[in-house]
Amino acid sequence: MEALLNPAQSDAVTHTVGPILILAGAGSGKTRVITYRIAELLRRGVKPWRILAVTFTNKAAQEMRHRITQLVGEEARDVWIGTFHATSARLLRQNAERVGLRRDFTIFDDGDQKTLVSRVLKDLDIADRFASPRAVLSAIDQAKNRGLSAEAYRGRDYFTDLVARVYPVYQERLRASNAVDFGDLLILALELARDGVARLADKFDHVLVDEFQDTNRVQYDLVARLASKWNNLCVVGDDDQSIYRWRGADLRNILDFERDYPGAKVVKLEQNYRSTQVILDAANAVIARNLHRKQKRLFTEQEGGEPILYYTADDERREAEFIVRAIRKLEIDDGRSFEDFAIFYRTHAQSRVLEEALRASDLPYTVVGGTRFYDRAEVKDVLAYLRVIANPADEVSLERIVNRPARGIGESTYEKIVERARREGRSVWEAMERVAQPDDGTLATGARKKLAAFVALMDELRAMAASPHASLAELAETMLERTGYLERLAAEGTRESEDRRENLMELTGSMRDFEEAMRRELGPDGESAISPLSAYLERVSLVAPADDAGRGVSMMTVHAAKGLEFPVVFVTGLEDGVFPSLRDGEDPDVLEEERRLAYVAITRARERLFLTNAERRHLYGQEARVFGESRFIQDIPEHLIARPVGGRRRPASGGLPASLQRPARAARPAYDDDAPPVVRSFAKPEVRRVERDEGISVEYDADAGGGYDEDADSGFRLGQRVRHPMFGEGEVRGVTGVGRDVKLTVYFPQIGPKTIVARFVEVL
DNA sequence: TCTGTAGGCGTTTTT
DNA sequence: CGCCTACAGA
Repeated sequence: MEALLNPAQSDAVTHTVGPILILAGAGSGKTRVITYRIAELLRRGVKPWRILAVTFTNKAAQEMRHRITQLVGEEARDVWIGTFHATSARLLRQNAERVGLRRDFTIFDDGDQKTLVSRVLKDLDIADRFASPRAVLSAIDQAKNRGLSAEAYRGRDYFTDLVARVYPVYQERLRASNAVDFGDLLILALELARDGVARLADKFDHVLVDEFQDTNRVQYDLVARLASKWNNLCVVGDDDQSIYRWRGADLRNILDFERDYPGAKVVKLEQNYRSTQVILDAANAVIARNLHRKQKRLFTEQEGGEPILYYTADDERREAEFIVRAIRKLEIDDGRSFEDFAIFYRTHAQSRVLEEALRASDLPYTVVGGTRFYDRAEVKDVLAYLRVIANPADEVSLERIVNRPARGIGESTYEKIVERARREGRSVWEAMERVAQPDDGTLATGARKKLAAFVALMDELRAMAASPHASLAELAETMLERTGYLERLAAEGTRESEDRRENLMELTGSMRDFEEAMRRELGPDGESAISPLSAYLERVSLVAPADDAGRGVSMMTVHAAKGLEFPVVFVTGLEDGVFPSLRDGEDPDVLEEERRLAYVAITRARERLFLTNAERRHLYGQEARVFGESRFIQDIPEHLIARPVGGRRRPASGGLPASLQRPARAARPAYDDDAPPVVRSFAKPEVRRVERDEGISVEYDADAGGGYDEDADSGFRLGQRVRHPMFGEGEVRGVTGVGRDVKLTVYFPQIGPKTIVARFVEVL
């Protein structure tokens, strides 16, 4: 089979002993290498169940299993292939008691997490506009990404002190609910792998990790631990495609792998089988400006290629219209099908105008991503019922359903029960059972009876779930009937309630499919270690429903595009401030990630690449004329780019006074590194912009047609140090507003960027 | 308990 | 602009 591989690929496949780092450039045949490598291991006699392959997404895991099956057949079934989270959950179910969980533990998604944080903030009497549940949760998540436990977490300032108070209580409630969040799955699996009793380090002879550049600290430690007996650890990744730093991915994992495993084999896959040389040259030029990366350069045998087309439109509507024209033309002239095209944008908010343009022209399209099925309220309701049935301790789900549909158990009633539970050190469900007793005086008789009816209903459903014959779908249907949920929906009689009903039908349908698949897998008298209900709930927590292959033109964020490829790609919104996003000012690490994002976008294209932007763009309903040409475009050598007929010769300037404009391309070599720092702010009332030019700060009102107004100078300079009474010292990264309303975006080391009213800071 | 609305706020997203 | 949340009022 080596004949089907190039020398580097072949090296990566056959070097099976010891640690190995495979740096797989975009389009270099990474999946091929991983699957061939696993086939090679099996060929050499490694038992399939002693091979573990970990991925980030279910899609990648499925794809991998599918391709290995094609190579080796049935044996592929027994290879451990799964996402980090699913693999961790599987290991935890087998050893739940060892980490303080019961086997039927619940997995909380981010919505549940947020609800729980809100609950804890409420219980701790913390009502602080700086401590939104979102912010606190994100701090807890970040801590978990680094493996920092609630006990070990230390506050350093106002905000983190507050997190230090919330985190332990959050964690305690989570455990009392017999629940884990996504971060816990990994942390507990690591704990299990470390404690030795479960002997997880002996379980696998070979461990492979895909998308290694996206791993966080805990994930790295986990796979290192699982591979620790033989150190047959194979990590595959591309530091240039690391785009999830903001959710904990630690690029150091890939950059330091060789230090952690001295003598590790390193293979670079640099031959690209996807794109033309022109496209690769552009991608290489953009990514070359990043400092923190492993040196590599993609090449291809597909010399030349069509030039990259760059179009600057007047506004985002015209940008969309240009794309529609281009698609139409290529569809007719080159006989392309709509499925050949993909449109990428930096943020979802940009998709609407594009969608409208495509719809107006009757071009078929599919938007990838967006609202998720399991996020719909009615779906969450049903799942919450099932969770409480499977795990009565789950108080987040219990709180959700206790009065849904409304049954007269309101907030005050529920709070009394919670108070009782906390006082007696029981779960909320247990307290509920007690309070529902006739001789209990906690509630007035009316409320008590309603509660008793709810408790009885849940008991009945639980008994039904325990019966070996009842199906999941029937359980859900019974619940929908007995609670009157469907009846209420029908009574609404709106278009929306009809949609909701359909979603519920789809949900019960998916339950039937799941049970069917499970029966097939286990055989006629198969016994699973875990109940069908728990198995189903685990699946919906860990596996998003597959997005449909997509008909017509594909539209998605650049993040969603990773791992995909299309013959024709449009990268839109290439304006400084939009792409790259400059929300956090010009933090170099953030900019490097934006640059990697641009690299990912460009390398998705096989044959043709279009880059577009707009001189004016509406943002949050306001017109924002503050964007100039994306610096990433300026990084692409001029000779690779052509401008379509009707395109502008001048780059988008944002109507700035000449003195403030970025120098024209010709005036500046493409690789010049001393571009002036620019910060654009996204303030609502009037979008303003601050530039620093040789240390002199100027600010002007964008709406005044670019006039430059010294009176509006706030006196704040970018990079200036300020002190805030709550957050401590930070650095000014952006200035917006005038007079009393001047607001600053200040970056505080432990907290991150905050927007604060300038009056409250002290200039240092 | 439910519904309407004002106000706030706003990347990227999988598990 | 549009969504989501929080809260007021019926």
